[in-house]
Amino acid sequence: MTAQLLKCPLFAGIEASDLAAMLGCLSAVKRQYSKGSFVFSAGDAAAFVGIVLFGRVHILKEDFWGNRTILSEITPPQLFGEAFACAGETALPVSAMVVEDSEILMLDYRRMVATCSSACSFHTAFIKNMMLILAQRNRALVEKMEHITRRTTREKLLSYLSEQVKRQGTNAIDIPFDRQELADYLAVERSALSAELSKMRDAGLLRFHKNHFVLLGEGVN
Amino acid sequence: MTAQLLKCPLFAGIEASDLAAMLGCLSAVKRQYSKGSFVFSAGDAAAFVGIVLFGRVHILKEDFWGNRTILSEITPPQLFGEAFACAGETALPVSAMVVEDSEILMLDYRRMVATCSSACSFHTAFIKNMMLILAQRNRALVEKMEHITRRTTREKLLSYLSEQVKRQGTNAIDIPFDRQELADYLAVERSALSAELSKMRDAGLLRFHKNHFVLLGEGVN
DNA sequence: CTCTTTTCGTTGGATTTCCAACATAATATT
DNA sequence: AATATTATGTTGGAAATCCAACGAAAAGAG
Repeated sequence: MTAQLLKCPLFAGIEASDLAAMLGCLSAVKRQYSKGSFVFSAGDAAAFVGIVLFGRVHILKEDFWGNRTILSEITPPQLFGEAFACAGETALPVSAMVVEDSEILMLDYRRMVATCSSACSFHTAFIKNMMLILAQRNRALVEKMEHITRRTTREKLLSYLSEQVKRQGTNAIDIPFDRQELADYLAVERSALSAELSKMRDAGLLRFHKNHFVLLGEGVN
Repeated sequence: MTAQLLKCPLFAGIEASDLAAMLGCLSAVKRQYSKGSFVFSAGDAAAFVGIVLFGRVHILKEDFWGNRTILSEITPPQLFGEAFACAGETALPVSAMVVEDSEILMLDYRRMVATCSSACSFHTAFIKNMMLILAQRNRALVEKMEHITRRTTREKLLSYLSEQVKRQGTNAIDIPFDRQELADYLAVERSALSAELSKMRDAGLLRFHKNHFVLLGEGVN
């Protein structure tokens, strides 16, 4: 389990030799869940953060009329519930359902924020990691939000591609999505996306092949 | 300034008597900015968190073709830049422009995460606050994302209203938006929103008047 | 290489949204 | 009370998206 955990961003920079003490400090408990069971259900209090060591967990949500939606799939060594735990939710808005027999490490949230005795110096690193995770997720969400709030497919694409150009520092970029994934990410239809890309190519805005795109500004040909 | 700061969620639960020491511990610096100047510009490293004490700041972004977008408006005693600072961005994707002559308190991010000597016990409370802020913003973003990713206006509305019903624990709810704000929040046109609400009323899904909505499930009339 | 599967682009019609304009209702102002 | 202002609902045509279906190209399997 140690090797597995050290890969988890939550424990980045933690020495393997410190891990055991740390887990004790966090009241870590390892539990087995069988397929179909729930780690927590909507309405529960958010008291812990879960790390999937083996197996697979779905975070789901039901609306007023009972329609279920899968919000995300958690695979090893990802964690879940951290935003709810940190926000101190008294009633979780989602449920965590086990899709494959799983082994999950539960961390007590209260132990996470309360810096313990000086003996546990790595606690600082841990909190730093936690904040990094929250902040990065935040960044990713804001970024996606910017793209999705645009009204037309073209605007969404321009917003997304601009972002990538800036990030990669060149107007010839490779994106990490295939067409279907890009469509899902931007919340549009795949076919409509393809069609719009073609139109944009014909309009001289960009060139592309597969995952590779070249944005064309004025005079850049 | 003290009273002002104690209202900022970042300092919740901090005693007024501790504040001065704390600000020292965080290398807090107060700076004046005149209208039109920039607190930071896209491309800068993210090294601090800013708290607007007086004035008004816009967070903006420019895309590849130079189109500007206002992402958010920061008014006292809100903070900004925290997600970038915590995520350790080496190049900020946005700029912070001062819209009205402002007074801004800058906090050194590195001081925030590094728990200092035992003398600064309130540092724990501070970090807890920071995580709470990040986590809550996260929650709000995920929630909004769920609504916006729906394809039709009706689905967006049902998603949003369901959420409110769950949160408020009753199917007769008051929402904090007027029509225009709700339309902006769900990323649709105001008139289309109104039209869709009328259709849904006629279909027997709900009743509404102003900000007050009543969702109707089976047999609930 | 051949066959199968997956990915991508294209098309056309049904559906939905956008947009601008206007009517009415509610609220604020004098 | 009269008027101005703002919020909300309604409408119709233009524009965009969705959706299903299909063909071509690319990738993978045998």
